[in-house]
Amino acid sequence: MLIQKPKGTYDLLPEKAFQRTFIENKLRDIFSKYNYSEIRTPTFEKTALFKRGIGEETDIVSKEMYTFNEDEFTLKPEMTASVVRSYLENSLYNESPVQKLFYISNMFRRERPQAGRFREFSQFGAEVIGSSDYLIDVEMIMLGDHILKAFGINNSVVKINTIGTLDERQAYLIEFKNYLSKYLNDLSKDSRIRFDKNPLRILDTKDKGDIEILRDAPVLYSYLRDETKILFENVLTSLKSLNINYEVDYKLVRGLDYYTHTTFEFIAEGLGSQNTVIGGGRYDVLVEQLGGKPAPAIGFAAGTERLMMVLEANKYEYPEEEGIKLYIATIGEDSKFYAIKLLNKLRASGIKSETDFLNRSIKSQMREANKLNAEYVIVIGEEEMKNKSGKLKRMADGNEIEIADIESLSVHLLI
RNA sequence: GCGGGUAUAGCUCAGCAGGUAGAGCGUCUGAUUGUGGUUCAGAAUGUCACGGGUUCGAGCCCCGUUACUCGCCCCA
Repeated sequence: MLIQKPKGTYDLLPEKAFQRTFIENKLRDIFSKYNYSEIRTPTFEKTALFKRGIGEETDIVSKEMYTFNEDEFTLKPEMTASVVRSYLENSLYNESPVQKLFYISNMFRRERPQAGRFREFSQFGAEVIGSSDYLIDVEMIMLGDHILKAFGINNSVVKINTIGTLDERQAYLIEFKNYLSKYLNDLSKDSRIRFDKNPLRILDTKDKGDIEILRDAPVLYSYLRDETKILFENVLTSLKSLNINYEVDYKLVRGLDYYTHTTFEFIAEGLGSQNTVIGGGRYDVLVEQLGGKPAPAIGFAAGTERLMMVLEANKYEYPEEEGIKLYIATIGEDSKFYAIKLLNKLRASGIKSETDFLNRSIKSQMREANKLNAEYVIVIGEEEMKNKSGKLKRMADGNEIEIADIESLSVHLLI
């Protein structure tokens, strides 16, 4: 039996790998225009970082982490906690009071794989630490919008909400739980569990009975202070004037404990049921929670595979990988050695070139050259080696150019 | 953790009333002596997922296992 890849992982074969690299380069380019700098952190961290950063009761931490070495380490299931850890550990706040960072990296979660969801998957994202300006929220969403549009995705919607500060939520939750306690026996099993562990999450239940019960429940928004509401309204007004297509969704809560104020999700078509391509929000208390001097922050994360799936659905046209400039066809052992020396020169001067390594017939070598999309072919045999001259064939039209001196072949190819 | 679907050549799939396997694509070779793309000719490759059962005989029927896949939950 052949050994197979672990469940929920995948191989990126050359064609797809090329596309993936293209996407990553394009993302780097966009992030750079917004003045975000790349950050890379370890693939695994101390388990405690995620427990404290993301929240013990979240699904991610409670049942989806790849933990090893007696619970000491965990493969990172997301990046925000790591970025904040690195920010604190390296005192980045001393370099500049506002840090704008981005990342592209693989994450690991032990979930049942399905369309758009893997156990090892790639996320790219951005984090801004040090500013509570609502315009940073706006820039974040602008950036997400820009990225999707840069890939030709014009039909996405941003769902947006505010979940206020911890204090505001605390006040709300007392009333909310008070209300729910009357219906405790009618709630779904999931919601009953959340009632104690994470009551806010009950808001985005999918259970029909729960939704019915929630109809008359107190609304979080009305428990928010005026300044919180104004912050949110400012964000919305800005988005409107920027022509960004948003939709306020008061039930948008999100699953991670560290969120405060603005939360948002970009929804895209072509993803089946995993239709969130970008998700994010403010996390003004996380830095402090992880032991740092309090600093407001906001970020988003996006699924690279999901982005690629949307592109697939949209029939996005990736650029073709560049073909080779020259294929050297050879006849016999001597010419093969001659060819490899020639290749050494050509490649050194930046020419993408190739030759045969299977001792194949000229016909087969020509076929190979064609398959490799070679722009030119030159055949090296006795004659050519003796006279140091030959014919350079242009594959597109079959025309041949006389080459007086093979040694200076690159002159013809670099035009 | 729970539910559905699928499992035949590298890929996409066909196969039938149960008689030990096929197509297209791809790959490779050749169509006179050293020249591609089109065309033509030919070739290779399968323990028909695995284990058991029924049967004279199973890719096809039954049971189990595993893998993959889609959905629920949750998330990117």
